[in-house]
Parts: sequence; C-alpha cells; structure tokens
Amino acid sequence: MSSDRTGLGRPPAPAVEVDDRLTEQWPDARCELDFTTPFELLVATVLSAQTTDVRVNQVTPELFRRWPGPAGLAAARQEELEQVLRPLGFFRAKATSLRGLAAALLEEHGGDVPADLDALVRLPGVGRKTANVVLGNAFGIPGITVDTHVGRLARRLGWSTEKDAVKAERDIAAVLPRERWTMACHRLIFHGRRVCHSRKPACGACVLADLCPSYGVGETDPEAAEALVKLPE
DNA sequence: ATCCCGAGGG
DNA sequence: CCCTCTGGAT
Repeated sequence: MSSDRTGLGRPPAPAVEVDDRLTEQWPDARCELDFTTPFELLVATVLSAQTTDVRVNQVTPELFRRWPGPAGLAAARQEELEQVLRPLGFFRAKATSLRGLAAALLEEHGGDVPADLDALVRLPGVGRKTANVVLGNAFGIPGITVDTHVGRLARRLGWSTEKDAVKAERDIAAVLPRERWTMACHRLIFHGRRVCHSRKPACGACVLADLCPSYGVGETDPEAAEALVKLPE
C-alpha cells in the first residue's frame, strides 16, 4: 500500500500527535547542558561527545572559570586543559579540538559564536549536530539535532529510513512543523533514553504504542513497566 | 560488556 | 562506509 513508506508494514506515526503525546509525558525535556552564553553552550556541546551531560556539567564550571572566553581558551596550555577535561574521556582530542575552535572563533568571527548553521559547521570540531544544538538552544533558531536517539526513533516511527544524519534531518523536517523542531528533538531524546531504547525497547510502557509502526517489532523489554519506574532523573 | 545527545580522517 | 579518540557508570 502507498501509505507504507516505512518497510514496516504500517504507515508512519503522525508527527504532531507524537510530539503532543511526548510533550505531555516529558514536560521537563530540555537541553540538559548548563550554559549562560552561546560560547558556553558551544563548548559544552563539543565536550558532550560520548559522555553524559551530567559529567560535562561537572567540568564546565572549572573550565569557564579558568578560561571564560575564546581568547583565554585559545591560549590555554594543552596539558592544563587536558587535566580539566580528563573525566570526560577523549580528553587529548577534546583539548586540541577546543583550542582550535576557540582560535577559529577569534580569527573568523571576532570571538563571537555565529548564529548561522553553515558558519557553525565550518568551525573545527563542530558538526551538524552540535551546530543545531547551539542554534536551537542558544539562539532560538529552530534546529533538528539528529543524534543517535533522534535518528533511531525517526526510523522506528517511520519518518525516515535513512541512517545518514543529514538525510534523516531532511526527512524529519518534512513531517514536523518548524516551530517544534528544537523541543521535539529534546522529547525524542528523553523518550529514547527512557523508553525507546536501542536494544529491547520498552514498547509495553510506550505512550506511542498505538501509533508506532515498529511497535512489537523485534525483541522488546518484558519488564517495560518496571523499567519506567527506575529510570534516571 | 555496553553505553554515553560526536567529529574527523581514511 | 569504516576506524579512532577515551573514561566513567552501570
């Protein structure tokens, strides 16, 4: 049938209804990185790769106390920066990356964070995901952040079949109203972390079950109801 | 063992 | 497409 664009045997879940339900279930969904300026969010997001936001929030106060802006960070000593970033993992790469990012901000943007997707992505160490996080959460410009959760849920919901994040972003943009983009991604991430897990999703505890073309597909978590109770935060 | 809201390079 | 960079929590 033509409504089955998912290869899942059922039509895609209606995006606005999905977002409304997730809004109700996760009213506190938001950016969980602590920041006060676009610069701080940019740095925190770069640091968040393969680490929890909680851990990033544990190092950024010290980081921004020692190096409050791009000028200081660009001039930071590598070893000193590495020590502060050590708990995050990838600390050598992240220290190098931050210094390069700070230098590029100074040289190319006078120390300001550009409020523009293409300009952000051109900065070293800034990919599309980071750029969209900064746009959406520091500048209020709608952005779709396709991380591992958003990509997986978009595929399960039948919004996209793409593994490639840029293509998935295009597909999500086609079904979700622009003004919802930023917050809908936070909700999808919350839902992905708590219910729609990568392995054995808790379909039995999912408020989207009746809408989801992937409901019951593959192995699901039999203790779904309990899993929801002991979820973090 | 496996998982964390990734990016750059081969 | 794959691999690497890395540590801490569970």
